[in-house]
Amino acid sequence: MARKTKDDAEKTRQAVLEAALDVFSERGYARTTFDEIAARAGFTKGAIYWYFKNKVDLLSALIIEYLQRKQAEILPLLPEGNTLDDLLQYFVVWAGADKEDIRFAKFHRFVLCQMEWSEAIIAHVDENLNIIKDFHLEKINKVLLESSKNGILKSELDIAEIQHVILSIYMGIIFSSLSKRHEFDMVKIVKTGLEILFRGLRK
Amino acid sequence: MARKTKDDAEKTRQAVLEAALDVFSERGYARTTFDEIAARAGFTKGAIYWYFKNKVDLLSALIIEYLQRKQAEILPLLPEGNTLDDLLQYFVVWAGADKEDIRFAKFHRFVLCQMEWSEAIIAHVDENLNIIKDFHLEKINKVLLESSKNGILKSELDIAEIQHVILSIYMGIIFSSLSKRHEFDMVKIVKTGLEILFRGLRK
DNA sequence: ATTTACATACATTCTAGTATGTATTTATAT
DNA sequence: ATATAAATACATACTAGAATGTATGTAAAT
Repeated sequence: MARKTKDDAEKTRQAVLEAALDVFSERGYARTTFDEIAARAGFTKGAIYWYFKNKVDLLSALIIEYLQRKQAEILPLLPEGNTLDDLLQYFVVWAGADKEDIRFAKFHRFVLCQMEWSEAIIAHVDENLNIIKDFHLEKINKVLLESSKNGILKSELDIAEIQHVILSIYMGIIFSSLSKRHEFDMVKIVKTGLEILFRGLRK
Repeated sequence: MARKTKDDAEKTRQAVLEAALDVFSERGYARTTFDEIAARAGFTKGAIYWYFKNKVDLLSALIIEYLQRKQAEILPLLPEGNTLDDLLQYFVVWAGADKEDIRFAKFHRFVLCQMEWSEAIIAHVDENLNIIKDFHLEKINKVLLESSKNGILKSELDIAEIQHVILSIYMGIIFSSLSKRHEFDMVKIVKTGLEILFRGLRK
């Protein structure tokens, strides 16, 4: 009907984002309409266009919101050291985010399995999407370099290759689990998988 | 214009499927129109509706076509034994399919990254989609059981868990590579990754 | 003569985006 | 303190375009 206070307005924006995630993950991004999102949030289309320029802008905001929020939340839980054990713990914490935070898992699943990454969308969202992936790669590299320096790793290993292997095994487990075709405990499997892999890395 | 012979008709069907894959992977499934596919194939929309009931039916046919064709093509190349080395070779061969067959890689990338797996689509396509995944899982299980029987594996391992780890590492590498964010040689990485993992599995 | 393999034209639905209306806050001036 | 102006936070109504699916037409093959 009418205008609200600034606090209420921010609540509206959040309500739209949450409703968007719900409808997106039920219908997929492309088939979702603004009318549906608005109805779910308890508003009309006009409210969405007040906060977001268009559909891609809404999607972009959703991605930034969830990724940055989760990263800030998880940061203090991550181990600071750079041993292989620290790296294991690092990914166990991240996997825990998907296991314990249902909303984040929903978001993650949506981004991985229920979106069409067309060139157009990538162009709009790309810069914000690699936030966490680059973050992972940096950690992996630090750990591999330090471990290599300390003579812990088998000598014939190519660090550039191992880097892809480690990130891929983590991403693969998350992807497999979220795609829901074969459900299992991702934290457990991440732990088991990396333990075995790291055993093979050590001298 | 007019009718063709049966051979020509089958060529038309194939041309539509190939054009569909091209446009799907450029625009994404949802944004692709029948007019675009038809134009790309050198026909009009009427031709597509002659062979396929609707969009989902076309998608379904595309998936079945590519999965079954590739499976039949790869089957004779797969190792028959059930040792860990055989399993390594098994996934190297499969990874090679994506590396060497550009069309199949395009298809695989489309299915993994450029489709919205909404409930509606899953319902239509699901039965045909797990063909290869179940095939992988069967092979993994055979190998793990035989290796376990022969006392090759470390005793504390849970085979049900390892199964997910192995499939996930393979899928993760393929997914990471096809998503094109960090390009690398998937065959090499699959080989390296599984070698290290299997080293950690053995006594 | 009939079916096949399409082309063409059309109708209908759906939806993004826009334009406008309006009640309430907030800012400003008195 | 009050009146007024302006900006805010939406709702409502509408438009324009696109895309699916259908209905019909038609030339060649069988």
